[in-house]
Amino acid sequence: MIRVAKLTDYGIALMTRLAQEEPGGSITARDLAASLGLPLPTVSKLLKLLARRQLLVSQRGAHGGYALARRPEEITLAELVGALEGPVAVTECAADDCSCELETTCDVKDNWSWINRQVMSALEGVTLREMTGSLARPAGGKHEGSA
Amino acid sequence: MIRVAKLTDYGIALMTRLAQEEPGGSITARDLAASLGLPLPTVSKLLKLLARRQLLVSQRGAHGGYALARRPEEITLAELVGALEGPVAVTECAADDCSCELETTCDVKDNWSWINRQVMSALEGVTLREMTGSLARPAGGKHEGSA
DNA sequence: GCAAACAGTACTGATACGGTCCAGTTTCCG
DNA sequence: CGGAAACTGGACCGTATCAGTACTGTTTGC
Repeated sequence: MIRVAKLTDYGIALMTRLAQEEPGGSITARDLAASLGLPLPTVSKLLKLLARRQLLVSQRGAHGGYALARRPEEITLAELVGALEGPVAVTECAADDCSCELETTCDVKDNWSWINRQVMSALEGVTLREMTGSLARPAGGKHEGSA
Repeated sequence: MIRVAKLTDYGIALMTRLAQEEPGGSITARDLAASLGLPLPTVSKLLKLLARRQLLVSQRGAHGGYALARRPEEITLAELVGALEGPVAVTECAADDCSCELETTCDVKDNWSWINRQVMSALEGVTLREMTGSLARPAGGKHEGSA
């Protein structure tokens, strides 16, 4: 379905929640889980992963918690998706090394790469800051009456 | 990984192969399978699905086969992906009805919808004709034409 | 020293994907 | 008229990935 995993969705929700805090403000995994209505173990797993990917900083021990490693406007959705589920590749052929044996498919490999870049651009065009704000129309500006 | 299913990839390869035929030319499932090096049952299943979705026309009986229902330039990748794996929805919230109970996620629902449209646009910008050609830069249009 | 909170790993169950097979129907050709 | 070729429709199954959970360890603050 050209869809990100549910956990990725959760992860972005967590990051968005953290981006709403004042700069440097940290929240515990427990509070985050309660805030979003998600099970604590799942939230904890995601936060640990994001911390390892340098997108969050963690403070251990009592009164610990998680905080954004950078400012919200410095973190794009492309980074989050990449951290949570690896490089964006719409097809296998769009990945770094194409080892497919379908000659016809490989014929269109460049086209898939182009499509892949379009998707990446869409994700890079949205930062956490924009996710916390009311709405995001970062690059396009106007929307022309979508269906 | 924001990736289409492998079967979708196959399906697009099949359609691309058919688009290389002369207009109205049909190919049997068996020949298509041999041409792309894919198992016949898998190819057959995809072709049947595509025919039901009005993207292919089938001719039964001896000397039957499949042919494009429309001209290659009239068929976009967005249609193919939609036919093979349902509506494009990067997240569950980007679908028609969002029944998620995550208030924070729902806060960013409009943003996801925007991202979703970006992805759709990328897929709508490429037709089968361009897949058969050497290269596609359909929307950007900033450089020379295809070879 | 104890409690709070993060860190790491391992396990399990559900779901969807990928692939295969079979029986049926239609059409052409001999 | 009969058989072969080719599409049609549905069912089935193994596997991989995902989502969720649990347990144990380490660090920090009071």
